[in-house]
Amino acid sequence: MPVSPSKGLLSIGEVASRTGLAVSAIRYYDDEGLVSARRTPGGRRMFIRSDIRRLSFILIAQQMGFSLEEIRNQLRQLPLERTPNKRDWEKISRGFRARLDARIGMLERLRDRLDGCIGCGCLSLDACKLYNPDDKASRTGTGPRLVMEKSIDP
Amino acid sequence: MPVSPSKGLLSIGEVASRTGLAVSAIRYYDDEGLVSARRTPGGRRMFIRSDIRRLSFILIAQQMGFSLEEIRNQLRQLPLERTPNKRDWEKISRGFRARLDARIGMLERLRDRLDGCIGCGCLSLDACKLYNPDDKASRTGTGPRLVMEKSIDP
DNA sequence: CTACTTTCTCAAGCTCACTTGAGATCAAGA
DNA sequence: TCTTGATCTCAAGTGAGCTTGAGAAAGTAG
Repeated sequence: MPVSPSKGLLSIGEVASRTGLAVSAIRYYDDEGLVSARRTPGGRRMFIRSDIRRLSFILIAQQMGFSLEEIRNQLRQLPLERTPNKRDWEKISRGFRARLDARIGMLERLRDRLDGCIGCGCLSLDACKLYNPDDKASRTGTGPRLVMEKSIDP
Repeated sequence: MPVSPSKGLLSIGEVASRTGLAVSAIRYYDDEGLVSARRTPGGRRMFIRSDIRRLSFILIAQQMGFSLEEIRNQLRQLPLERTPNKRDWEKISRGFRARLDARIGMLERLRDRLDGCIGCGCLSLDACKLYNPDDKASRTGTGPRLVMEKSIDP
């Protein structure tokens, strides 16, 4: 059983088992600049404790449908060198919260429209307006490039 | 300007312009069994009007983060040969609505937890419980295979 | 020091959801 | 009939987000 080296730094394996991420994924995030590991003289990645928080944030944001690119932008607000403090995380959480609200709102509007469809039994293009959703640029998976313009009744 | 051939069937180009989908995407969905076009004697795809509804459904479901696989399963409940009726669509809409509710609920719980985090300024693993989200198997984008098991404080 | 585990880099591979391109064929208007 | 545009098939390419494999070096336990 490996012991944490000096200064409370964590090896990639430890970070992996604490976050549930695969070692390869963490390396990938490091390469992509989502975290930035220090290195031992021998070249091994060493993480500070708050990197676990960072990685967990990535995981959560991903579940919410954000791309790594978007997450990277959010995380840019955090300091890389010093351990992020309360204020730092608060800032991110707030921006995050706004986007969360937007996503929830979109789904709720979708649901309301769907309810209308169940009522009328139609799900047709002209009556339901399900077909002019907001948030055209939302990326959820790869998806089709061009999404739902106005369309005429079928 | 091409005129719809006999019986009110639609060419792939017409379907494309009415749904906003690319022709290549529609062909792909046909290959994947998400719609099933008839063919002219010459081999061209011809769609019935309700295929537009089907394709629009695919679009919407995708925006909600469902994979084509999941959408295919939902659509299996619809008859392929006859035009789906009110009841058919109602059934799907209901199942759909349930999943929508689940997704909204998950995001709301996430938001509430995040609010707690803003309050305490922590976003830390032990205090926030953001790290044991429901819906572990949710697929939103490709994402990491293994998501958030229990983890110990950072 | 030896044995063994962990980590390293780099290149290649994989899945999903399509798009692009080549070359051929179909169908409609002049 | 000729031409033009829409469509066809099939193979290959794309981008996101990783995973896998090979071969080497770092670190640790005995």
